[in-house]
Amino acid sequence: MSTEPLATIDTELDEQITDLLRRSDQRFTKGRRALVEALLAGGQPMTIHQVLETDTRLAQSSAYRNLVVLEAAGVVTRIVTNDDFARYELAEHLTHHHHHLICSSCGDVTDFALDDQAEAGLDAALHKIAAATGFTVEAHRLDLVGVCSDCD
Amino acid sequence: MSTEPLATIDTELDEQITDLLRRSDQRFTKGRRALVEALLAGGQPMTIHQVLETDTRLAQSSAYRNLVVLEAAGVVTRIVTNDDFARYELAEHLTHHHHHLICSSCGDVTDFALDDQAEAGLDAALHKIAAATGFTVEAHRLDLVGVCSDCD
DNA sequence: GGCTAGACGGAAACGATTCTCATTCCGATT
DNA sequence: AATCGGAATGAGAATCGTTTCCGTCTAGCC
Repeated sequence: MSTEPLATIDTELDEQITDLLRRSDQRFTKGRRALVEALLAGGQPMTIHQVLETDTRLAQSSAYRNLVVLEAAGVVTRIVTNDDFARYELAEHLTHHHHHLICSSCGDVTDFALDDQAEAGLDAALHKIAAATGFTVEAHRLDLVGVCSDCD
Repeated sequence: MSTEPLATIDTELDEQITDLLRRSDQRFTKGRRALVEALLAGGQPMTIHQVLETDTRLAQSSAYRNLVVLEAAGVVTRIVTNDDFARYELAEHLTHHHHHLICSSCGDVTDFALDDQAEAGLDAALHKIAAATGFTVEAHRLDLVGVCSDCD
């Protein structure tokens, strides 16, 4: 497998991922590396189909399985929208905290970030809620649903 | 069908729904009324299975079909989480703007609202983003993912 | 009463995801 | 470098929530 990587995983990222996987007793194999490279090259949340198209050497069953492994290890995040396909992207702590623009017409997902002030305000409000409800917060998800400029 | 409604749809709500449906050339039939009653009685987002259990007179195929109709008409909203079941609840404009606490352990979804100030701040920030990206915003979705007090 | 378009319900079809299992790969050990 | 053990892989089959089909029934209308 693997001849021409679509995107290069630099040493630091490589070590982070290897480490994350090791914590779940998993190895950073070639197939998993190819998945991460595809996601890195994609630059935005991708469906399994998109990933498989990007790198035809990947077997569908392995892609599904390994994305589950990578998600469990905290390397990638699974995003569910309203269309029928799950999407994956690199986890936030390997990139940066962000949110999603979801196109209700074509299903495409792109990333965006709030400015620091808005994010801080949001965070404070959410902590209040969490405290009031006895809910242990792991993450917050903020999506904008609308129509992207392509579909408009 | 329909003998003992689980929850009563007051006149105002009834008219609103009838009107929404009429705009998509659909009628507010007994089966659809039963669905809305079940959702109303549930008081929180429900899976199809929960809806069907609530009212055993409902046929599965009709429930799925009618929920699609009701969603297209803007009467209900479909919520997709990370577990395997889609959930439905009454649309925001028939209730009030709110967000979701999603339990990553049991999949349960409950509603919460931000205080007005936080919501306004969020809204302002999102409008900025939308303007900058050429994205036409239809709605925003804010979910808190974590562990509910039952699962803790 | 009949007529017609739409709604209904049971069952079959669909499709994204998961499972199975035989095979291959990887790393450690002699 | 040969071997062994356990994990990873890939092709296809199985799963299961959801959707669609299709014959039947209803509601509304003349």
